[in-house]
Amino acid sequence: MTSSTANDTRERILAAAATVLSRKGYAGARLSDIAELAELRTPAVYYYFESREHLVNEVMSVGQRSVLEHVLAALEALPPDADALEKLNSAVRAHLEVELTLSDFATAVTRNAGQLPPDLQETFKADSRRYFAMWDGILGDLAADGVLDLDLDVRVARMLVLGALNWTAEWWDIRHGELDDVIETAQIFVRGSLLKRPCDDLYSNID
Amino acid sequence: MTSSTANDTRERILAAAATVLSRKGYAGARLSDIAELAELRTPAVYYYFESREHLVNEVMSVGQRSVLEHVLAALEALPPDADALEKLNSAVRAHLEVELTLSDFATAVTRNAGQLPPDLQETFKADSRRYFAMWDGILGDLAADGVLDLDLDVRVARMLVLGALNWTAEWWDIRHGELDDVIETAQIFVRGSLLKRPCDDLYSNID
DNA sequence: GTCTATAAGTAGATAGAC
DNA sequence: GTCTATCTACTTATAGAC
Repeated sequence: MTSSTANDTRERILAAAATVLSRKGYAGARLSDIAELAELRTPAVYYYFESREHLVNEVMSVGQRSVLEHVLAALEALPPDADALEKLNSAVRAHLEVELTLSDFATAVTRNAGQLPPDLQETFKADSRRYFAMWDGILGDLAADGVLDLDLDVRVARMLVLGALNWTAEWWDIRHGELDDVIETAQIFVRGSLLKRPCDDLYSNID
Repeated sequence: MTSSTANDTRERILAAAATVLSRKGYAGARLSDIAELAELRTPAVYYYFESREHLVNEVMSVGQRSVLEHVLAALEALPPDADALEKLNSAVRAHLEVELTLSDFATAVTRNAGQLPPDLQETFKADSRRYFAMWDGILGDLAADGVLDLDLDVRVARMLVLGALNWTAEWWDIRHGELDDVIETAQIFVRGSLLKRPCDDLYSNID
């Protein structure tokens, strides 16, 4: 079918746009660079996308939403009786999986999020708020389980976690080790950063 | 003196460039936007800077180096017998102080670091390596003091810390609370993420 | 579907007055 | 030192052939 081929070309342009966007930025990503990477001429892009802006915006929203969707799916796949710590580990893993496998989309989004035109900013912020709320839910569960370090400002801590995770797309590549190794260290790291020291329990049990 | 006024204007253009860069990106920062924010006309910029590229590059290198310099100064200000944990707290505080007080420079750098022209990339990477090495020194001291969580991949952990800290410039403003509160949570957060659980010591002492 | 040729608009940079 | 006027180069987008 021609539609299958056409769709492949569309996806190829989208992926090329993500790569160029992550390297040149929202304003610097030239249609000619994207076309060259997708192995066709500039005007051919207009067969698939209405304008440069539509193409670029699609990269941003695909990249941004895929994180939210992938993490939500991972949480829903957990058994209903999963505790807060399992949710935390699962969310860290899922976030890094999308972030690093779709890393051109991820870096395109993180580097250019603050540079979006006003209308897209709205959509972006709405999605961000939903994502933050999901993490606040996990932190809330940790608190309910009595394992959250109560010396932390919760909203600040949530942003520090997301910063550590989002930033991976800026530096990680396969030379830094297997994806699973990064995920494992990140899980230990985040767990340590949020959880109260087990010996606090020990002390409080002693009282 | 005229040279004092001239210098003020130069600084004003530089600050305006940082702001515009952080919002529009490396390629999107128009000289006309920068000039408007600095309250003069575009050609006046050429009296102080050789070209758009020179101006933009100066913002990037000032922003990037100031973090390194400020943190080094903070570490050198510590008493010679300071232990690894004091160094860690001091580095976290110093990093956030520059990052958040110079936040337009900071976000300009973090958002556009990967989008620099090749020659600046070299300088940038060299400075980054020095900064990473400094943090590796702190982590090494923690390990030497026997308090580092040995389950962590050290290089990955270092990048997670820097991600958490760098990312603050993306979300923090005064509405998220006082700078000192952010610093305090970040110190607890980073300490928890890197240090082995005190009760591990407890257990090992029991053995 | 993809191309070549080209129109229309914009941004960096320079010339020269004040 | 800063301005107005202008040149040049580049990029998006369209027209129309194949």
